[in-house]
Amino acid sequence: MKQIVRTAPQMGEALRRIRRADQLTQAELGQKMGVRQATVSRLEAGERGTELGTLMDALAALNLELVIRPRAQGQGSDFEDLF
Amino acid sequence: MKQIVRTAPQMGEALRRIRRADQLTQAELGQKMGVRQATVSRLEAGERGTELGTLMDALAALNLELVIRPRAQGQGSDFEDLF
DNA sequence: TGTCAATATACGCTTTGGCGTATTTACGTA
DNA sequence: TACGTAAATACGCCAAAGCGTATATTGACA
Repeated sequence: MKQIVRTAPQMGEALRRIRRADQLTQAELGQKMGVRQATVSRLEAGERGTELGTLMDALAALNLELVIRPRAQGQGSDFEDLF
Repeated sequence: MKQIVRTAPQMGEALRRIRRADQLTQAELGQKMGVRQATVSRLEAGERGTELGTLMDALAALNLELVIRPRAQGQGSDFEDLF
């Protein structure tokens, strides 16, 4: 399922869903990324201050990529997924 | 044009292209985001350490959103755009 | 090639992330 | 509802981001 993201908390939530779907704990993902479990926790919590590099590490560890595109109409829910 | 991103530098490059397409200077974008021109410069340079919040601010300022998806085959070029 | 706007760097300062190490607080489930 | 695992927090420490202010560079164009 494609995840649409506009805020840090949304990003965290999306990563959490995917991590769980991959049957990984925060500690295991952290190991793959080279960060601590606590750092993964912060990232998933959507703490604004987290480093961009940490996000990219998570994407790599989960074998994900991002697509940047103009915002679609609506509030950024999963509504657009219908298309 | 859809931008596919897997690394911080790619993210920076993509934002730069879009900012320019929007006819904005780093200073103007920074104003919208609430950060300095120097910070925008760092973000576009793809410095890993940049804060995630800064990225999200940039996306909001440029009216963009992200889509998270599984990595497609290939090296992450724009190849997949053909589909 | 000279000039002005745009972008990249610099310096001192404050704030905060991530680290190691640990502990507390959920949660899923027997 | 007690247990064991996963997740959220804590503390001291170090490195670095972003801030204000300013200055080098770079680049486009007359």
